Amino acid sequence: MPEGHVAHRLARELNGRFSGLAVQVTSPQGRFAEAATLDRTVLEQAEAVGKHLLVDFGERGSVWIHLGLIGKLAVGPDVPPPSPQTVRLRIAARGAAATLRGPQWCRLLAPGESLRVLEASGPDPLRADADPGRAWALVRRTRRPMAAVLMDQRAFAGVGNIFRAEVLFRHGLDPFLPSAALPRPVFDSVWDDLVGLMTAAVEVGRIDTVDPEHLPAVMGREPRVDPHGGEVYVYRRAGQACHRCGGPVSAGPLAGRTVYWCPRCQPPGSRGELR
DNA sequence: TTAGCATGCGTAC
DNA sequence: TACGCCTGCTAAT
Repeated sequence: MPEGHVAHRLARELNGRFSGLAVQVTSPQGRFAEAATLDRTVLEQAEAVGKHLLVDFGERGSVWIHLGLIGKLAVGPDVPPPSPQTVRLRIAARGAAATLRGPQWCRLLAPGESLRVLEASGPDPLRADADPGRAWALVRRTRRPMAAVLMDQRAFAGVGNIFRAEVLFRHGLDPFLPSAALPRPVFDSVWDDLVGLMTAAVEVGRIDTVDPEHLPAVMGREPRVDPHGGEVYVYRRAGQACHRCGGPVSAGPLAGRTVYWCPRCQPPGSRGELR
């Protein structure tokens, strides 16, 4: 259930545990037959772009992983995995193991093909080589709602349903605003905010978006049962009190997913404010 | 025990 | 826009 920060965090963990080592590669579930090709070869390095994870095995190619909505990659001590029938891919060396379950896909790419994955991705706020100008070019030429464009991986690679709702709230932006109506300074502020929020999420391993001045409101509210971890303004808080104005948080479908917003802080037609 | 939902995306209509 | 897919957890029956 990851947004881009999870992919980047996993790349970092894989590099820390396995980079430069000859690793055991298996598919206990049997649905990644190419595992045998990679077994006992050197894992060169792992890299993330957007929500994609690329694990480079040099001349043998790269494993291209996308976790999708429900996939998980757990990295930890090398112990026999429970329910191995759901383990698509397992990488192990020196007492550590990475266990992949339920990915959207897990494919072996020929050497060089991973470059195409990198090139096909939109700019990723978590990568130093990201060009926000490409995101702006897409934003300014469509009338799709801003909340839809924020989920478009060609524009904002790595942004998912949590980051989109939160960054819209933090800028007082109407989720339904046609993206072409977004002022350039607000776009710049949104991009910079994503860089900051997502970078922090990679470090901490969860998504926190609430500013310190609103934390008292967070602490005073009802306990949250949703397991996504961090402290957020609106994501999955429909009907609860907005941490800023106290009004009820709204929810509704947009581009096939549920978007959350505060109608008072993000009124219809609002073109947002700088942060 | 079953149904529904979830930080996602590809395909078919 | 609707649906299928991958898995695990929770709420409803």
